[in-house]
Amino acid sequence: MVELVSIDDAAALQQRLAAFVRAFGLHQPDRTPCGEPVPVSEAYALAELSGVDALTQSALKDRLRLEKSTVSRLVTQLINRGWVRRSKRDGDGRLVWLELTGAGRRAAAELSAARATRFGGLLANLPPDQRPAVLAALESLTRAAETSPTPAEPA
Amino acid sequence: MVELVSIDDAAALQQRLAAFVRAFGLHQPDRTPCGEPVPVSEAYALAELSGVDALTQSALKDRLRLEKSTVSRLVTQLINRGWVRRSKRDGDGRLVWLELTGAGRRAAAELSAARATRFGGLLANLPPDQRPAVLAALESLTRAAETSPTPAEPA
DNA sequence: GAAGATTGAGGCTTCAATCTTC
DNA sequence: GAAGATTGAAGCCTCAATCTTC
Repeated sequence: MVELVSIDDAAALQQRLAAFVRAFGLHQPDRTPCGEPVPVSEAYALAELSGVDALTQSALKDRLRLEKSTVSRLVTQLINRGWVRRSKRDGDGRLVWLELTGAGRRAAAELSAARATRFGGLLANLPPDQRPAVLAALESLTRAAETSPTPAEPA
Repeated sequence: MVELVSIDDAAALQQRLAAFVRAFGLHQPDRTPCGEPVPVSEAYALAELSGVDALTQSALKDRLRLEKSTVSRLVTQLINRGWVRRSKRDGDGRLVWLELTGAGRRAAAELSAARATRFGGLLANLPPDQRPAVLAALESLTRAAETSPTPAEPA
């Protein structure tokens, strides 16, 4: 019986992934890797909201892959910053609808610019001929991660 | 004036990176993506300690890229689990030396196996011809991240 | 009863202040 | 005074329990 994937390859993947996460500062969620004084998830939420007209809080939770309780508090923060509006609409009365305010749209644009700078700097340090491969690799990894979910509950 | 890297590429990198982080569950540090009931950093610390004879707490902090206060509490946890021993040695009396216990070595081996399974599953879902590219891409990204550090302190 | 949302408790991380040792 | 380590306060995230609406 031959292994499809060698142990060494798996270890190498794990090692490189851990190294990148730490090197890029992804293990500290309360600061954007871009240096902006905004938590990662808040910036991500703004990006999601700026792409659409409005979103249900539940829909935002799915996009961010966070717990509904986390999203609830996250949205409260965004409202306190004046970036998001919460509202009810006709129809299902359980749903909470979210919209960017004018200030929210401006903040989203600024964060987007900061992101572009940060990630542009990252890309600039990459050999140009490797850039498409890096993008493709990340996409493949995401698809692979979605296909093979967390292993299982312990018996 | 021509941009070396297009805004779109930067945005694409950002988007793919965020997608992968969320899809793989890297935004929740208190559970290993492998499903083991061990925080990510504890597993990482065990892996680092199993590779050497002994390590200073400060050296471990550098390898994990965590704050010294975090490492202090992290090590206390590992000691409570019976996996690590803290000790003083002749010479610099400020240094705290860390060593794996027998149980710690066994735990490290088990976690390593679980990691191999998890990441092997990830790799198995990747087109075989893409696997070397993915590994190389992660390595390039890490080097790039280390070369272009966080943008700056705000004025 | 189920789904959406909120509130409370606990864990991981950072920053700041303090203590010890060089 | 500086470097290593610990302790205290605050933020982000999950899990569990609760409330509202379907």
